[in-house]
Amino acid sequence: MAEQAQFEELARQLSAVGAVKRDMGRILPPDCPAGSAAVLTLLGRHGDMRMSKLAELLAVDMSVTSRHVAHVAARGWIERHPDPADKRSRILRLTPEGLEQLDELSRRTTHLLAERLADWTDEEVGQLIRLMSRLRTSFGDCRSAPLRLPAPVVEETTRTPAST
Amino acid sequence: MAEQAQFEELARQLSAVGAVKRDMGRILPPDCPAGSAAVLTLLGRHGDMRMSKLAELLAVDMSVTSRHVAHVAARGWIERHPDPADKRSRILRLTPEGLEQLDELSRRTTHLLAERLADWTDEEVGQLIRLMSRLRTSFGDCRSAPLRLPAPVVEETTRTPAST
DNA sequence: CACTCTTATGGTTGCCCCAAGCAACGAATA
DNA sequence: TATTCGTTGCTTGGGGCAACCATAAGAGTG
Repeated sequence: MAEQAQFEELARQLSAVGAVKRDMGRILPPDCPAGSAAVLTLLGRHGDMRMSKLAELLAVDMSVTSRHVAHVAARGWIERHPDPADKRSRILRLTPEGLEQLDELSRRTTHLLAERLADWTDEEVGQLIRLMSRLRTSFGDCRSAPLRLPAPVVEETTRTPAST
Repeated sequence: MAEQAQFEELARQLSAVGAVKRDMGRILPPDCPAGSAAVLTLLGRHGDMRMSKLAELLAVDMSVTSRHVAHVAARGWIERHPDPADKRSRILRLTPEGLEQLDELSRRTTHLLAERLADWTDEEVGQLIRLMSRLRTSFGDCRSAPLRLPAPVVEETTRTPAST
């Protein structure tokens, strides 16, 4: 178990790492914001899938996923085939143009990171990846965990855990 | 130097870590969104400072910082004292209410992380912190703090020891 | 067994909030 | 006068919730 000071520092670093994300977003091709890029990347990595699966991988709400997908589909980078097994669902698949786009994305990202992380060793990068991945896992399944607060000092009107 | 596949994976993890941030944001007290929390935290940790310094620490644009600060000041959590040495600048300082709020923040964050990271060791957390910190450094402030100017004269009001 | 009626699930859309950047500006410095 | 600190207006991206539609999956009932 880690100590308290570290927790706060971790929170700090997490909030500050947004700058890195934004920096990477700055090199994205036109018409391809971060959300779209993530969709393409995940489709490229995991192959065809349905929205719900994609939403889970993106770790965002279905509605958000839906919009990202719509954006990407509107540009012809993916197709939405009706799922033969379930007519309400649609299977997402990269198009050749999508692959091209993905390739361009990959190229830019790699280039940027190669520049920025020039002095990082393979191992260090791997370690960071592992730790972030584990962090996500640790937080991951808490979509249902009620995160009970210890007697708050201020009255709290925090969002009800929903799921009504 | 790391290899390409890792770069893409790192990009993925970075984009996915947003879920963790959002999850933490979900437990914030009312009227205190993440931006405000960050302001309070940084003021608590580094003491009084001016906007520009805060913006640098937050790694965001001055305009964003200004709004966060305005929000926080409007709730009485900080005060903006005129800088005697530079009348266009203002020194930010936590008020007692701000300290309370910060305390509450700290409590909630710590509690959440203690729950989520129950099976993390002290060392693992420290490693993640170090790596993320280094990541930020590598991306360095290629935009937010290129100010290692050979300033012949350093102003005394803003000079902070070793903000590495 | 077939045919409803009810409930659950996959996705979409509308409306909202937060965060961030840029640009233009006013005020004070240098 | 030219710069710098900070504020404000405007825009964009991203995310959530709730309401909604369509389909699926059960639960009864004849």
